[in-house]
Amino acid sequence: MSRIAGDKTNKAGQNVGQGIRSGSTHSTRGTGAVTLDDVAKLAGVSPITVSRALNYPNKVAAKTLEKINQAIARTGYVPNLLAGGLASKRSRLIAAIVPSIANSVYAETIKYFSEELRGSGYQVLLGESGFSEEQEEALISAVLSRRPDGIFLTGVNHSIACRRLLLAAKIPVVETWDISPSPLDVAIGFSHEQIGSSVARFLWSKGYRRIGIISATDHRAQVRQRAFIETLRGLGLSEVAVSPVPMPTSFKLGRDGLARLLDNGFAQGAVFCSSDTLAQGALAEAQSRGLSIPDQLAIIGFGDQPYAAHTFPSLTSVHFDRATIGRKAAIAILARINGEHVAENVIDVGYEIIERQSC
Amino acid sequence: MSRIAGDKTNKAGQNVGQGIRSGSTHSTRGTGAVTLDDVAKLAGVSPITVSRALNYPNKVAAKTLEKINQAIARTGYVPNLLAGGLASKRSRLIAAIVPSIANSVYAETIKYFSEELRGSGYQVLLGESGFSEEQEEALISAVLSRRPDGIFLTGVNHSIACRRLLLAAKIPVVETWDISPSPLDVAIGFSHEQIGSSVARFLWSKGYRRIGIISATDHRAQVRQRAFIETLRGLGLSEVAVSPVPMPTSFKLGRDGLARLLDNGFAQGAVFCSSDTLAQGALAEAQSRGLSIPDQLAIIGFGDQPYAAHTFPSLTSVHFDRATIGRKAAIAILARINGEHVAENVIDVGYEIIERQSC
DNA sequence: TTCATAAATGTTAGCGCTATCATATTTTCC
DNA sequence: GGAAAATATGATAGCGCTAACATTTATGAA
Repeated sequence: MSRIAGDKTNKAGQNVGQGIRSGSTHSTRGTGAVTLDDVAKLAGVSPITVSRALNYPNKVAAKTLEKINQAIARTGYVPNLLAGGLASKRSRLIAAIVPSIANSVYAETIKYFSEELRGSGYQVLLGESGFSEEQEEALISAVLSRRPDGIFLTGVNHSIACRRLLLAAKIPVVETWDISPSPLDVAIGFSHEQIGSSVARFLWSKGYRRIGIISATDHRAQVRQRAFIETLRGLGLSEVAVSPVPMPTSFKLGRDGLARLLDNGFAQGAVFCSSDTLAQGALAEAQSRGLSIPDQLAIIGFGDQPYAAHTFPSLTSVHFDRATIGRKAAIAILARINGEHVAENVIDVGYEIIERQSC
Repeated sequence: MSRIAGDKTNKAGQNVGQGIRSGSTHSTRGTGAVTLDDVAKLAGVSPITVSRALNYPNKVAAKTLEKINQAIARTGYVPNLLAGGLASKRSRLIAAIVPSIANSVYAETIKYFSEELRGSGYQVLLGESGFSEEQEEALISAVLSRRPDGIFLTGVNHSIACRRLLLAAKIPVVETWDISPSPLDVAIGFSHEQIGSSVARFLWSKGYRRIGIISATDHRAQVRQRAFIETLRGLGLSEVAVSPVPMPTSFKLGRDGLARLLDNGFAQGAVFCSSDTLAQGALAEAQSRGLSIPDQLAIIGFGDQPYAAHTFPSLTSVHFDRATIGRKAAIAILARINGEHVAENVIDVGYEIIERQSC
């Protein structure tokens, strides 16, 4: 049964009107939509006062504000941010580019990022780069034509042309999910090298001596893998079984990745998966083969997705705070937009290995 | 090791230049960025010709086009779509509103939707309504101020104020994920009532006589639940064990939902979960209790996520084509924008019960 | 060659808003 | 009460682009 809501008032508490338009249309080119001028006429003030009422309400006398709000309600006026943005050079748009929107870890970050920005009147224009520098470049180019007031990027590796475009745009840039000694502007993330190394030492300290890795081919996963293998080598383990999988990772790739490892003789060891999705797939593969976890096979994931704590057996994983990355990215961009000095331009949000049943 | 890409050319094959600007800045208000006028001067043509070169290249002589492209490359010109949109009344922006971007089923649909639109030069402005009609209304209002050329909505239930806003905006609207006898404009989806009913008959025909449902409180899941229960009643099963869970669904809620059912004495039956995420959680809970699936407990999900085929045991689920919904929604919007007549304004993409091991 | 037609380019005038500066009105304080 | 300061409002011009119409140039048929 469809719930039909009653006549509503919008967030400003104004009645949603019927689009009354005072006078006749002005010219041949207009759309016939209600404009700020129409509101001004109806309220008996000048257009600029209506503009101020909308953008800086505390600069307008209470009485005037009320008249204007009534006129807005009666006309059903919807501001035109294309015109506003053109005139003010502030689009109130922030671009965000992630490798994949269907991947919930990125989507989650963007969710918090958007939420934080919404309060300040900004909207987020989302783009998907598909883990490719070329696509990222095309996307940034396309997105810059909307004149965003800031831009959120994933990772710290961008083509030279990208960096040039961003520099020329003269807008705040936040790079996320990684840190770099020399960010374009601000970087918020964690060290993938440290994580690879930490996981290696963690497995070693738990007594595992047969160790494998199922890892995606994307840049950041590769950095973790390299540090992981290097650290194990340093600890005396020369051979690490590697099972590479393409992007984007999936449950199936996790199953296949582990199957390959096991079929090549890997046994009685621990496996580091470059995402929780892969780890979950590996878990399923192990179960389908009747392997007992963690006794016959230990698994550690990456990302600590909400479900990691609730799989059976529960999944040991590397946790990092996506909400914090999203929020801090928003705060940093807002600060930069408002011309505030941002003290730290590299924010390491850290990470943590969450030990559960699978390892 | 960071891979630093070499000097690139952008998609139009132009060298990305250094932002050369001919002459001095024009006025006190400009940003100093390269404008179409700068390009025109450098190319020795009028601004409108540059505009045409960008928007209707086949209306411009090949030689002129080349001169202009060179000028664009040398100046590093990035068009301003705020100005272009204002002048032409075409923002080349399509708004999309989904209940949750972190939910991969919606994200996937949007991915295909965006891909289809990108080819025609449109970008997607994504908003998250959080399963609330009020939020949807605020979001639509905010989004309309960007003057999108079309809008993608999830579901067919919208507040009266929403409908009024959309009507006043006079833009194509596509409602998705559901069908309705009276869509605002075009609806692309499937019948949730039919699905609830089909799943009920499916379980009945498989011989299950103890039947439960773990279902979210969102509108569409409720429609499925109602039809599910009604149909079973029609078949002679008066009692269906119901375990409601809040939105958004999660792995943990699936576990908890099943735990509640089992703790209340439900046994030796089949459970319909309103999402695959819930089903996966239920699977974990059953396994943690040592229940054999499907012998002691059968589970059927909804959504047929990519992993459903690969869990252990694999998950029976209701499949529907998210790619088709996304693509057809894009195609319908494009057709409407181009003023083409859209023959069917209600497109039922159907669904299918995919039988696997869990049921 | 000459006129009709098509193709290419240009001129003009906004799109709907806001920055900037100017002016009017109110408040403050001695 | 009156000058100075603060507050509120308005007039003007223009943000960077494109629609609409006008004009010029190329192409072809008679």
